[in-house]
Amino acid sequence: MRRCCLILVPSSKKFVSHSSRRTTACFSTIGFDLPDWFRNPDGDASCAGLDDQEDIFVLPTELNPSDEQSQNRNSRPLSIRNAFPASHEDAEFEADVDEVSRILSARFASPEAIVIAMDCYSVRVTGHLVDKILTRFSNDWVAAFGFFMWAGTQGGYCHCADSYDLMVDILGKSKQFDLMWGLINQMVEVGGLVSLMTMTKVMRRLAGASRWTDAIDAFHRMDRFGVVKDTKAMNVLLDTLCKERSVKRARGAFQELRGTIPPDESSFNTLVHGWCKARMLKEALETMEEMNQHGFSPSVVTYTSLLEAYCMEKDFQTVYSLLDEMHKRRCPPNVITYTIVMHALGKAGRTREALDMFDKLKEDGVAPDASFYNSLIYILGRAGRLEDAYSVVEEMHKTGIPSNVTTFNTLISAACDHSQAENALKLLVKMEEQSCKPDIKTYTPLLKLCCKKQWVKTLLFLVCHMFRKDISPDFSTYTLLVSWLCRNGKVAQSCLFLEEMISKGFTPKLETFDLVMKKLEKRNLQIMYKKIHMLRTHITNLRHTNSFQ
DNA sequence: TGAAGTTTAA
Repeated sequence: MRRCCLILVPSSKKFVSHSSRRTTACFSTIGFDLPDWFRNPDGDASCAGLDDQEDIFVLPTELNPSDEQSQNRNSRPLSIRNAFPASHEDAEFEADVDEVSRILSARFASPEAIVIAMDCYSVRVTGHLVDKILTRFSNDWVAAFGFFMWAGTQGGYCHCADSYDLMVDILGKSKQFDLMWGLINQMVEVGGLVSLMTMTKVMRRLAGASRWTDAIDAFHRMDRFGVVKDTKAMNVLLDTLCKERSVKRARGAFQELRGTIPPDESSFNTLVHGWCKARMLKEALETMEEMNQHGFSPSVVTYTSLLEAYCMEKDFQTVYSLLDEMHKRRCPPNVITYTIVMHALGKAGRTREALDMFDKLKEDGVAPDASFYNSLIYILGRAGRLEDAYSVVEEMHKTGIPSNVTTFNTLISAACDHSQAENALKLLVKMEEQSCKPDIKTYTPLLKLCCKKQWVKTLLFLVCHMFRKDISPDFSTYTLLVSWLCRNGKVAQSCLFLEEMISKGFTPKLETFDLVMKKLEKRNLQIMYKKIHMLRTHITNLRHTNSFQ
């Protein structure tokens, strides 16, 4: 097979020979630690020797836009400049961000160690800098909290309520609940910084960690921090419990609270939605009845939740009759209702009926929005009708609805599913051109495709691209990287991602450990095997301890 | 994310 370079610069061969150095530079300017094999993929015997034959940084010929076979000859060639536009906003600010990132990337044992280390540097602390660093290190609570504490001691600067809320959320996400409560107390001491926004994060993170009782307790204690326990606050609690897999606890809390806090339409709709998502239709209908008794008739929100439940059951007959009922009751379906029904029909393989919903929406005089179009694009992509999907994007633009990150993600995912890597990468570049910030879901299908095609260096290039955009892999992306690299004969890289995953506070599945260890054993890589085995034991012990807490 | 909807790894 003829091959050419992924990043199409005038002299592709030159780029191939310098690719690793260039990519390394991307990392070093923002201060991330690069594994040794990445700095020097061909020269380091200790790592390179572990892997199969080194691939070169190339993709198959179909990816060359200058090629005769190229699908879109009018598009601009992909280039390193397009992929990494330099920011000229504020050089000093960027330099400070890079400096702090570089310091924080060294693995510190505790936030206190970071406070000590940071004191050797002169960085001008501003709210903007704090937010940027906290966002970048949102999956690394030690780094984020160490920096946050240090920044708080800098003269002429005080954390604002939003920065506190961001830090509370990071600690909650990492299950550092004692530290999180400590910070809440500090917010109270500083003076009235705790808001319903703060408590919302607290309740959601507690419930997300299956600490539902603690979430309910947090609600009860809210007024001690100066936050009023009103209907809005109660609705947050109910919604949190419903969304975090405990609609029964939500009902319990509602029954307990409704004597003192008057429920509104949202309170009931939240519960109805909770039951519907849990596929407990009987309870949903009972709550609707109760809602009626309180003088609230079902709204389009209530009906839409119910419709979604019937969609999940694939009971489209009931779905159609409910849509009729909505019209008759002068509570007509809106764009959200139509999105749900169309999406469910499309997913069930009933593409024709799904597309009919687009006509129904138009007949009703309902204006489609970005989410509706995105869903339509998804259905067309799934049905292999990519050209039609691109036409929908054009229609969106004509209607004045700009594509958003989900539009791009859906298109990229569809292109990857149909092995159209060139189009997928072009879409990534187009996102940058349109200042549409990618997220983790942008990269996942691309990474998956790279793994499938064994384009390991392209994959690492994309990982680098992600870091520059402040997008760090989540649990599932790490799992994907570790297992795919391992299966594709890149066991050394796989181990490095596994270690990094653990250092970021993620707990890999035991199957992930076993997969890596099996490969290491097969290759007789004893030192690395022992290291991973130790990590596995450590994780198993931690799980054991936690299960008794 | 957060009273209802859109992308996603086996």
